[in-house]
Amino acid sequence: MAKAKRSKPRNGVKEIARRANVALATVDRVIHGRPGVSKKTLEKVKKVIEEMNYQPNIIGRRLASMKEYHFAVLIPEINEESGFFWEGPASGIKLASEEIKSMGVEVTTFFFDQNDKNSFVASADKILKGKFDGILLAPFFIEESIAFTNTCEAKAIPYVFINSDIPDQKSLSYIGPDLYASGYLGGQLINYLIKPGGQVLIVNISLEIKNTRQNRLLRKEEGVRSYFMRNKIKNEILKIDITNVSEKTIEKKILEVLIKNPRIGLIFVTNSRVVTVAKCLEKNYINHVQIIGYDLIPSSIDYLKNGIIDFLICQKPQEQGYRGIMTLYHHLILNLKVPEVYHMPIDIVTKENYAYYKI
Amino acid sequence: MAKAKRSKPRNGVKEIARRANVALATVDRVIHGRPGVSKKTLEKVKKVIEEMNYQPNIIGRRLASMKEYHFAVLIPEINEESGFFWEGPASGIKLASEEIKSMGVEVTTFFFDQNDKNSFVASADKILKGKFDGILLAPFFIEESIAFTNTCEAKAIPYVFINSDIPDQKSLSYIGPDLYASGYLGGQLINYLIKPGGQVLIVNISLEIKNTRQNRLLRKEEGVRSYFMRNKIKNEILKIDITNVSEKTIEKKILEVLIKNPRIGLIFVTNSRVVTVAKCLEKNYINHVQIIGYDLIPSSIDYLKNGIIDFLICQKPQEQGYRGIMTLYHHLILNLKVPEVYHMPIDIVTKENYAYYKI
DNA sequence: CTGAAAGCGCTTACAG
DNA sequence: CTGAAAGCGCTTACAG
Repeated sequence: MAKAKRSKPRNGVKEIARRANVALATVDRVIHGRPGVSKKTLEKVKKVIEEMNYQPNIIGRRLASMKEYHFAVLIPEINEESGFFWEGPASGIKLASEEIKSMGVEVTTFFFDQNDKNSFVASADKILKGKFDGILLAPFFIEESIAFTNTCEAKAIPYVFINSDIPDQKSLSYIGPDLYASGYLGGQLINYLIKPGGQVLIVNISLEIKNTRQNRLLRKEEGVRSYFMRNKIKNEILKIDITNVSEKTIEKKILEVLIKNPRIGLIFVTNSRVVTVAKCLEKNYINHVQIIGYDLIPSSIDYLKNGIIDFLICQKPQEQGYRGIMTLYHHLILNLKVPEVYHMPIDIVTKENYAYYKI
Repeated sequence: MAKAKRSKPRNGVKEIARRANVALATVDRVIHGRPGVSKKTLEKVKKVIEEMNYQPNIIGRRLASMKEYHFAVLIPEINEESGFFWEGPASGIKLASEEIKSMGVEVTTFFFDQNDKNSFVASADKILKGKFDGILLAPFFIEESIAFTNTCEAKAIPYVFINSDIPDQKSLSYIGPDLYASGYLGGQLINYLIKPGGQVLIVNISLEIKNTRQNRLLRKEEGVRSYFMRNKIKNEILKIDITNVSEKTIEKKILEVLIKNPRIGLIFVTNSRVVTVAKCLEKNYINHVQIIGYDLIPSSIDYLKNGIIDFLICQKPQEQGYRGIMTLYHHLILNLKVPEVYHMPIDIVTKENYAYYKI
């Protein structure tokens, strides 16, 4: 016969049941706020729980509950269009998924086309039908995102914003850049490079550049301008918005401006399209103009290497994904507190440190 | 009467036992390589395990085994001496500890005095007596560290190096900077700032500056020099080693050099003592000399803010600690693969992004 | 060398 | 509204 004796810690549900003089099932009901408990019993059990400062054992809970947690991810497709930027978050998401798989969490990723609101809505609908326990999303289209997250709220499904925020929504957390601050840092870097009298050209390239507070590119531009203003930098700032993203158009527009303004000494591109600008300068043998841009993506490395791009400002795309998933995990499974806003560090990547840049 | 029915996945130890026609205890013995199994049974069970591609359920394992995991950490004391640098790793260690506490891991930190080998040995001895399952250490004193880790190996206790490496030891992992590369990046930054004809002063400040391959400061200096060499930078490099760390001595030495060499336009300090150098320049109203140094510590922020220090090179001290603990956790509890070497990113911190710098 | 049974802390399906 | 019992997947202490 077996006699398994162990020192019993006596501070689990069993002890609660004993002290409150109720059954385990009742304790469980109270802990999870499930119905079917009389007011009187409820009070009694609650009191004991408080007295004991009971902390549930996550392991026991996970083992007993066959419940699997399902997280949904809604991010843009990974393609040339976005310079493969979303490869970063996606890989971080994968990393986190593997780490928490043994805790019974399964992560499903849904994609949408950055140029197609309908694809966003379609994927969002799929998620709503899929009965997920938590959602991580890049709220690319504001209105559609709000509609989606409102539904999530109604269904009490927590969601985390990644890469861009909608401040008024009740997201569990926002994880991503402070765009304005990154532009401000850009201003400082420009100031290190630009020569007295040189002009700075800010280039925004995107299919749609509406002047709203939500516009990512304009927020960065604003940051640059603020830096110049506050530090009384004398170099003149020119700017150009390009809403046709074909390489040809970009090249034409850039060359036009450069020819008209020969004193331009530095180009600041507010997103990963900096690669196209770099390509254009290289192709046309323009090497008196320095470049600062955004995002370390495969195609930008070459231009960093050969010195055509001096600085890239990066915001840890991989870590954004990793942290996004872990935030849901911490909240839903571990019951840990999660920060409402987590601004990524604003990293400066150069020829000499890009190889060490990760997560 | 209760009838709990659930779909049974049938791929756990129970199924192994069934297929191999042995008891659960025997399966357990085989899985953990414990003695007391006949060769024949061993083979049989092993075969079944392989056939099933059995993956142990970590949750079940953790719940059943009362075993708590104990990790020991051996790092320098957090004090003014080291500019509170070790606050970073310590806070990362704390963060990780909280995250894995629910998995039954307890982390105990031991400190040593950076100026006292004996204190290192004393703490190391304590750890050996403490029966720990995994160790995270900063191998500050080479010989003593080797002696310690050799003992660990003999006892089959895995250990992870943090912040500095001893490449020949069989550590589970090294997590920390590539010092040479950080110096190389320093070279690039210097090149952005220094004016033609200006001299660069490299300053190493440490109680002991022995010219060995292990010397952290000299490795960084080497990096800077390589950058200058390979990129044919013409600015002259001067250097000075200061082995007395009192503020007074540092100030005296720095002023001496600056007076003798009025063309020095930039000082590169190879560690967090950059703060003392900055203080010295500020006090003596020297503002034609730019400064690049290492480590974002509380005292350096002011000098970043007021523009006396231009760049700080940082290597994510907090993340080093976090990752160090998680590496042991992944290896010992989750059975995940861990990288042998994890070089931290080499971050550039300025006035405009320090506030976003973390982990 | 081997196995039957109890138990880890919790949840769940069922009976009342 | 409440409770007794089985079970999650594994480990352990004991008997043989």
